[in-house]
This record gives sequence, structure tokens and C-alpha cells, in this order.
Amino acid sequence: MGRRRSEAVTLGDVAKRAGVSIATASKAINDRGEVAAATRARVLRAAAELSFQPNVLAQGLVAGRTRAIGLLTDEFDGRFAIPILLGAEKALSDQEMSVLLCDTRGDAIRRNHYIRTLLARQVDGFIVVGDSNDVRTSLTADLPVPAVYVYCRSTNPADLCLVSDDEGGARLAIEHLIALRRKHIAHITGPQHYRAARDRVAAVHAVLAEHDLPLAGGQPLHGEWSQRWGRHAARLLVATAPEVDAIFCGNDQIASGVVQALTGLGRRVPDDVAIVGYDNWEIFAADCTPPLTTIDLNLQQLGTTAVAHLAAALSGSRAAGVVRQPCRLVVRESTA
Amino acid sequence: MGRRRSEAVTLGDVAKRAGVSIATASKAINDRGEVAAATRARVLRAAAELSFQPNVLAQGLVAGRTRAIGLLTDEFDGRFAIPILLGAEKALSDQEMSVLLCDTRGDAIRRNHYIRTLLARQVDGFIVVGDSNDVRTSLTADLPVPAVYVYCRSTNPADLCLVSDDEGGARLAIEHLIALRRKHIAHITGPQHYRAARDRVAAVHAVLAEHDLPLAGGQPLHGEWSQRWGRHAARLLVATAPEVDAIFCGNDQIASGVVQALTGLGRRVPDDVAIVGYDNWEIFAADCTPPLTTIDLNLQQLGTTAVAHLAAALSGSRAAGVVRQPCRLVVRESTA
DNA sequence: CTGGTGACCGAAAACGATTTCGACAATGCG
DNA sequence: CGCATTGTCGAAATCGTTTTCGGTCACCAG
Repeated sequence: MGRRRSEAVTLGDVAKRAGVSIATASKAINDRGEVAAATRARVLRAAAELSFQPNVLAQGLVAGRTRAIGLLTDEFDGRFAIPILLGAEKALSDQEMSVLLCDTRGDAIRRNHYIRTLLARQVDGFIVVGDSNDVRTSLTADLPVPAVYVYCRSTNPADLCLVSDDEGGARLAIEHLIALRRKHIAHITGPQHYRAARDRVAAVHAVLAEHDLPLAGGQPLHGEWSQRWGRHAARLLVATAPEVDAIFCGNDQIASGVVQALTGLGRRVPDDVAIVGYDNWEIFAADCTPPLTTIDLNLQQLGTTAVAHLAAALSGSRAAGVVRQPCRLVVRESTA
Repeated sequence: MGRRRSEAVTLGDVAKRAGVSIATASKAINDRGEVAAATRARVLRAAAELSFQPNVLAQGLVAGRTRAIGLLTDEFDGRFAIPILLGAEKALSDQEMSVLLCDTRGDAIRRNHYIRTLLARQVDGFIVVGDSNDVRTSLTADLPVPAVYVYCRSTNPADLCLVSDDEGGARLAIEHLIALRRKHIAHITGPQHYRAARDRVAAVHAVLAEHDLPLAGGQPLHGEWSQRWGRHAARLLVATAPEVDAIFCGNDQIASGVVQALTGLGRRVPDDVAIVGYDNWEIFAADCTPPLTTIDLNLQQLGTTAVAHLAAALSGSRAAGVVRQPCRLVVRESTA
């Protein structure tokens, strides 16, 4: 207990060792003021020898920036927050900034607590990672620092929200299938109460209409986001619309289940039926036989973009509105 | 730009507003020293009215603790780091501590950079999350603060390493199958170069020997950690050891593939062949038909335990050695 | 040789807190 | 009433650092 650091090496120690005053040492280390190159080198060497850690905290006091940002997430175990976090962390570390991670578990009390804690730590900004589905009540009014909302929408239109372009992703998928001359395209996806599912369905209808094609099965099949539902839905679909020659699935789990069921029914993928998944969740998309063509959400890029916007906001120019991050078609053998 | 906080409200402001000295205000807010209840209330109200943020940074200067820890991870996208992180984050937030997250991507340069950064931020301790497979070179010598290694082993036996008890987990699985009176138990698992795979194989052999049972198929089947390998291995196994009535799989992906293949071959699960997975990765274990009995690694608990040890180390009592976190058998229908 | 000009450096003030310690009033006790 | 005790409070010291500002010194032109 007691003193944490065995011998808290202070700027004074460095100065003494370098044979200069504390002031000069400070200037040398922070590259400020006028310090002769030789002196500066001596100070730096002394600092290195003592493995001096400038007390960022005290310096932050005056300098104003802590070079840390708070990342608030509602549902960290969800699959989507992680790549976003990863991208953000990478982008931040490129700018020598740190991430303070907080998972609210969807609990408002925890969230407020975290916000207080992070503010007490003087974070320079917030990244709020949400659940694409629901709308986040805006925190911006309570914050003295900028915030960027990622993978969710804020209630305040003046906030900046980065979301995945679901319409664009679905469009990519369907246009890919149409380019492969498939005429009977079906859509198996997740629960209708997911905004992402609804947006993609809208795009599916739009693109098919543009090409005068029907939706095989008449309407999209809504179920869970699971392999099981994929298997079930595929059997349903083959029974009711045997002419189906392509299926666009709401995620890779469903797609993986669909492939299993189709294979079980003797339909060949992609020869008889082409399959496109969604999310590019490697563990499902690449492990499937055949590997799945799918839509990559560029989640890591989303995190990176969020950091870029935050950095912009920190230097004064803040954007607003909903920004859609384009998706990317990843072609594998399930449509080859 | 400029001043970040509109008007940095200082303790002096609070004191003036409350009509007390700065010293009294400090004591009132930190609940230290002798302060009359009425005065204290007045100070607190003033602080609240000014929405005063105690400058944790400056206070950390003297008090010594920043109440933040650094979490270093090699491979964050791996599936294992996340639950550990989650557990650690939860435990830390219960103690009003924050997590600074750093992902080294297995790069030594990044790692050193992060360590410097975190030390500059005066973190109170480190949690190093590794890859169970390899041995981490110990950082402890370079750190003026305690460190706990999780899900990996350190080169320094004086370090504290928390790992999952692979032998124990495998033992649970096999004993469960034996209790179900299965006589022909096989083992399909991942690459032999994984320590976890080897440790579990050893335990499988040991437990079977204790019960005078053979390993169906003669030896464990090593392959990838994938559904595909599960399917392939299951077909192999049925061909070479048709009497098999139980399979212990190295993870839930493999198990899920095994179930698919067995079902395809007309074997019923669990009636003909009981299946036990590993990891309790819900997305595979629970979505499987039938849902998988599996071994839960208690990863979140691992994170919590790590924090507990770190807290202990912070208050002076540091432990050492390798601590094995017990696993837990989760029974679902694949052995029902 | 003299005066001026920079470059370089250090003493000291500031910063926003905590903590020590002495002052003071109220209270208890004989 | 006198004295000791207790409870409150604030002046001032302290922390590690940055920043201001004045001093010193070398060098150079005249």
C-alpha cells in the first residue's frame, strides 16, 4: 500500500541528473521555449535513464486535453459493437489517444453513472455505440464535449449518427443476383421489428421492381436470426415456390442454415440456388459449404470514421445528421 | 478549440459560493476530516449547482490512485477476450474503476507503445489477456504496478496467471457421458498444437482409463475448429467406429457440424449418439438442433476473478502462480 | 573596446487540488 | 465560574508541473 510507485521519479530528479533547472527540463521534454539542442538531448537522456513518466495528469490540468475518449456501448456482447470498437481503437491509437470502455448493459442508471465518471476523467469526447434497431435518446445536451453516435440514431437531429447503409447493402445483394441472371429471388430474414430488416426488405422490393422481377415466395420470410430459422424457412420456401433460384438472407447464420437445408433437399448451391448472406461473419460465412457470398458492413471502418468525425469535432468543425456507411459485396462460392 | 469546458469550475468557486474556505470544501466533498453536517450539505449543494467536477487528475497526483486499469489484449477479435473483458469491466465498474482498452494485434511494438501510454496515464494496474495457447513474455519487470495475466501463461512463475481449467472441463464432459452409460466415447477436437486441445485430450484419456473404457476410434481426431471439420470427422468416425454412442467435441462449432453430419447419416442425437461441445458459445450451442450440452468456460467469471486479484494486489497482497478457473457443465438436449 | 542582440537558462509564480495544524467557539465537568 | 475537551473551520504548506520573466553570456558590428 502506501506509495504506489517505488520511487516516483519527478521532473526535479530528471533536472538534477541533467544538471539543469526544473523549468529547463520541462521545456526540453515538452519541446517548448528555447532550449539548446545539447541541453535538450541531455535532459532527454536523463529522463530516459530514470524512465521518467511525465505526469500527464497534472499537465492535463493546464493543457486541457486528456487525449482520452469514452466509448459507451449498450450491448457489448452483441456481435456488432466489437468490430466497431476495434476500428475506433485502432484509429484512436494512431492519434495517441486512449479508449475508456464502458458497457451500460442497456441500463440507464449505469449509463448516467458512466457518463459522470467519464466526465470526471475529463474525456475529450464520446463515442456512443448503440443497437442499430432503436433510437438513442441524445446525450449531447448533457455533455460539455462532442459525441458521435455509431450504429444507432439519436433523437436529436443535430447529432452526428453513423449507421450502416442497409438499403445499399440489400441493393448490392439483389443486383448481384440479378447480374447472375437469377429470375426467382427470395428473401429470408429476421424479425420485422428490426429496422435493419425492414430497410433491407424495402430495398429488395425496390430493386426487384426496377428490373420487373417478382419476389419469389411472394413476400419476405421473417423469423429469427438463426441457423434453425434458415433451415426451416428454406424448406418452407422450396415447398411453396419450387422455382426459386436465388435467396438473399438477412444474415449469415440464416444463410448457413438455408444452405444446409437446400443441400439436404438435394438442391445444389450455387448451381440450382444462389445464396447471399449478410454481415460477413467469417465464422459462418467462410465455414459454410460452399462459402457464402455476403455483404460486409465495414464495421471497423465505421469505428474509424467515427473517430475521424470526433477528431474533426474536437478541432471545432462538427457535422450533423445521419451518415450512411456503404457496405461491400464479398463474393464467395455460394454465388460463384 | 480554446478552452474545452466553458468555464472550468474550480473548488474555489464552490467554496466561495458555499461561503467556506477551499480547505473545508475539499473536506466536505471528499468526506474527510471534521465538517459539520450542515456545512457539508451547503458545500455539496453549491458543488451540485455549479456542476463541479472534482479534478480527478490533480487529485490523483497526490492521492496516488487514478482508479483506472489498462487492459492489454493480443487478439481482441478472438472470441475469448470479449467475455473476459466484459466480466472485468463489470467488476471494475463496481469498484468505480475504469478500463483503458488496448489491442496490440500481436505486435510487440504496439504493445510497448501501449504500455508506455498506459503508464503515462498512471494506470493502477494491468490485466493482460492472452491467447491461451502461447506463453506471454512477462511484462511485470517493466511495470511499476501490478499485473494479472488472464487466459495465458507468463514466462515468469512469480506472475499470477488465470487460465481456464481444460483438464477439469474435459473431465466434466467425459464423466457426464459415462454417467449416461455411454460405452463408446469418441473425441473430435482442434489442432494438436493448441495447448487447450492437448490438455483436454490428456484428461479424456485419464478419465476413460479410470473407468476402463476405450476411446472410440482409437485416438482423438484432430482438425480445425470448424463446423466443416466437425461434419467431416463425424462421417469418418461413423465409418471407422460405427459403435460410437457419444462424442465429446473440442468446441461447439465442431459439435454443431458433428450433429449435422450424424443427422444426415440417420443417427439420432442424443438417442443413438450423445454429443458434448465445448465453450458454450450460445450462437452455436443453443441454435443447434438439438441444442448442445457443452462446457462453459466461465470466461466472464475469469475477468471478474482477475479484477479481484488485481484489487488484492493493489492493497498489497499479491498472489502468484497459475490459477485454474473451473468450468461448468451445461446440459441441453444433445445428451438429455 | 563598447554596446547591442539573441540565445539560453533558472527563479519564482501559478495551477487546482489535499493535508496539516493551529485558532476558535461551544460544550461538559467539577 | 474556571478549565479541559471536543467539534469546526481556515491559513498555509505541499504536490509536480508549466509558464512568465528577468538575468547571463557569447558573439558581432562599429
